[in-house]
Amino acid sequence: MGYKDLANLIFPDAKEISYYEEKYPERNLQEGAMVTRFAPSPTGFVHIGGLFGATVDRKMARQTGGVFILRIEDTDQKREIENGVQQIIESLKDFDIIPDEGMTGENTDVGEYGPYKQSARKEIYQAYAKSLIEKGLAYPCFATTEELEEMRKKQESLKIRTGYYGKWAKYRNLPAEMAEEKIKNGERFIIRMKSQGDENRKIRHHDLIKGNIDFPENDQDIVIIKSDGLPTYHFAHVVDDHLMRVTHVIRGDEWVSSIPLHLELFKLLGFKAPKYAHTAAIMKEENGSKRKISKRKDPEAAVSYYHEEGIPSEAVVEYLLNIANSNFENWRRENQEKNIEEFKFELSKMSISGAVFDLVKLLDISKNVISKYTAERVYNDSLIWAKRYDSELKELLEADKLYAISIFNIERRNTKPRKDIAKWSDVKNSIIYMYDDKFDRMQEEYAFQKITNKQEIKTILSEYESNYYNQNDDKEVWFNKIKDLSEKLGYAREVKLFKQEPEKYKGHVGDISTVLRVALTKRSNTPDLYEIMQILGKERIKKRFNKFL
RNA sequence: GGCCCCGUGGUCAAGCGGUUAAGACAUCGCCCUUUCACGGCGGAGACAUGGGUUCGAUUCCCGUCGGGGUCACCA
Repeated sequence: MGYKDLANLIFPDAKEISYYEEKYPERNLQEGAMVTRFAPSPTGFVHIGGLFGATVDRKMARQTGGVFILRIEDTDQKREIENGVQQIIESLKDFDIIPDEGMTGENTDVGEYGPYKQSARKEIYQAYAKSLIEKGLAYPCFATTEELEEMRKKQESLKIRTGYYGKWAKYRNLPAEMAEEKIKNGERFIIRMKSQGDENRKIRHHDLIKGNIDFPENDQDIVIIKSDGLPTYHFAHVVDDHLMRVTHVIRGDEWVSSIPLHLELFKLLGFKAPKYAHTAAIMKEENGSKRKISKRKDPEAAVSYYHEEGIPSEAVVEYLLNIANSNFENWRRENQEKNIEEFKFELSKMSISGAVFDLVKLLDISKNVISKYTAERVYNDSLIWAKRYDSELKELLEADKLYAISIFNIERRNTKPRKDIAKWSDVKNSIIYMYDDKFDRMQEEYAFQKITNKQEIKTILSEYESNYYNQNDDKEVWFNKIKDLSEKLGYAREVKLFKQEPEKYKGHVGDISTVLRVALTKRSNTPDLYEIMQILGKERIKKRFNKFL
């Protein structure tokens, strides 16, 4: 009994690996084209870090005329949730990330290098595992969980490196006959790689982001096929990225410590290793210390959070690019109107250590992004958001489209447009007083500032309404009339005049304007009052004044 | 604990042996202004630390300290 027989006993039906090598040939792409992939588990959850990676993956593939693949890593059934794949695809789509190749639905895909779901590739992994067993580079291991646990404890008490390696690898040199016997007896086993590495030798890895890193060689006989017949991440990664002809593996830097292992696996299988780019994790600051942003503790870790908040995906992507390439921000400033696609992204410019996620900065970017939108776009996008997350806003917007757009147009067509909406969830609050029945039911108190005397306010309002206001006035005339009213009532018609001789006046034109503003909106801070009054119109202005009186 | 990586203002960051150490967000002040949001101008604020190397170190080397990642039949 030799390795070959053992291999046949374990995987009797596996195909020759030459079959797969021919089935998935080298890609015929232009020089320098990068084949990248995003490879999440089907948890349905897309992490902000995942989106970050996927953005980079797609960017690099696009930029070089390559291919961007979506592969699903479902070798751990525990992680799976129903419709998990579909949800991931949709989340990515929300950010305009549509893969060139790979999964397109729960069970559908496009491309010649599939299947793109690892559970459907079981026989492929087994074929390669078999080839390794045949060469004596992998073997069945019968150690039980308890046995392994015991070994670990012993290693710990001896203060030596833990793990399944060297002389600790109990089944590493088990004769094929004995293995055969155990298998025939129905003993449970898994397949391990037989490492050829030596802990005392160093290898150098060149990472496209991190630069050169030196490690000791791997000497752990890690598991490649689990007892359920599916591969571990390590093995699947190596087989898939080889067979899918991936040229650049861009992944989170929690994987850097596995590099020696992955490199060895590529070598044992006789594959050419891809280039690696390990991206730094996005961090979260919590009472003075940094940690990886976490799915469990931080709502902002989920990409869906930004959707729920109504932050345009464009803004999120811009922010991410900002963290990813520090020169993006300058590029953006110099190329305000250009599409993000035109920005030349460089892996080597990515930062080596993790950035703390800055929501305030994101919101600032978002504010700028939205300020450039037309009123129609603001209307459409906030309506899309409202349909999903805010039925009250939805009703408001749908009740009268043109009216809503006229509100969004206040100070929007200026050369310096308003920047007061950072996310769609801000919209309702910023327009609500423009709707009569909402205005009538607003709980807020009238936010009068300097002038609070009710009698004085009454005088101002009725004077203004009956003797000064005219819907047809242009802005200059309109404002001059407010100045006239101010003067008549003993207020300075210019703020400057008041500042020069404050004792001479009861106040100034700003105080009068504020009274009008507050009576009409209940708020002391609003966009341009002239435009608001234009939209409201004479009758409604009158009604609102009367309501206060 | 072993292995690996990182350490410039509150945050993101330029910088590659000689700089008044950029810029953005945040913060503060002033200006503009009928309020606010903008916009303009200005202020405060940083090279973790100790040794080397060098005519000269933020930059190169070593130690210390601090931070992070990883050590599964999870990815």
